[in-house]
Amino acid sequence: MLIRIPLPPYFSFQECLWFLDRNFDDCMHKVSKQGVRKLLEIENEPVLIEISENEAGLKVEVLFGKGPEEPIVQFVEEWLDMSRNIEPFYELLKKDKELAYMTTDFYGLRMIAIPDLFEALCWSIIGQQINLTFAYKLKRRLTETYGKMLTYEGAEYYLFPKPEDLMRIAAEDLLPMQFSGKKAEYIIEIAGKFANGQVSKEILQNLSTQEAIAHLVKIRGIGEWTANYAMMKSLKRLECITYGDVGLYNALAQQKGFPKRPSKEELNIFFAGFKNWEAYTVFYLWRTLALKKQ
DNA sequence: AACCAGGTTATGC
DNA sequence: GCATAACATGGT
Repeated sequence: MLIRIPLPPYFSFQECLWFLDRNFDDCMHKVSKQGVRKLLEIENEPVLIEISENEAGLKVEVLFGKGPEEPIVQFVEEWLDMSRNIEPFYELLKKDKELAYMTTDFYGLRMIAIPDLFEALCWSIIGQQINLTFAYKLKRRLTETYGKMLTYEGAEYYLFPKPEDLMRIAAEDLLPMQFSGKKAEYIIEIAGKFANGQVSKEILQNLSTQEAIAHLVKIRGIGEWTANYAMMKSLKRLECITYGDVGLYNALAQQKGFPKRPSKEELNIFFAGFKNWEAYTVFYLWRTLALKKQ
């Protein structure tokens, strides 16, 4: 099956692809010259898709499985944030002397989402306080052990583990994968809360951003940074700011001459210039962290 | 060879 | 309330 999705304005598939392929070994998708392959679950059945680009726009090919077209299109549009008009964000960027270059250098980059809230929370807990290379290794070990796998053309594609897959394991089971004892506990506890319905994307969707964050930070392992990260990457609440984020601070220091540890007030003053686009601003600032590496 | 990574909790004052 | 240690290991 072949699905075509027209490209929205201010969208660059290549920029999105760059993000998906930036120097890390992400087990949730595979990037090749043609595009990106990712395993989805549609109506409880595995569906492997390949997203590429041609003159007509985005081309989504279903390589394995079948299912209705709509949820596949919906996933792609949500994942690559295709349904958003980001022109207002670019207008704000242009007003910032130091950041205006992003509208051309990162033209069309979209905030790549993690639609599955459970995955987003687990991933942000895994990534706390450790370098991303190590974080991606931990995610891979967890996923390869507890996630569903599909083999296609000799390559393995994974779904992130479900809460039900993780709620009954013991923290000790994750220690050989080099999880810290605490991270193992947090992830298993959160799996239980998802499984019994205490936490879900639906619940948070019906709350204001501030209420949802308050709900999340009550959970062990989720602090202010994690709650904001999940709200931004999964629920796509664009007013979220990852306070306490070292990567954000480094980028602000390099790009804007900020202090190494800016206060919340300093951050709020800066982000006031990007009202309703705070999360996009954070995402574009993260993008700058790769500039010197390549 | 220290010191820092896309932080958070537990503990002590 | 606020400061500090512990976490587990890779990168620089």
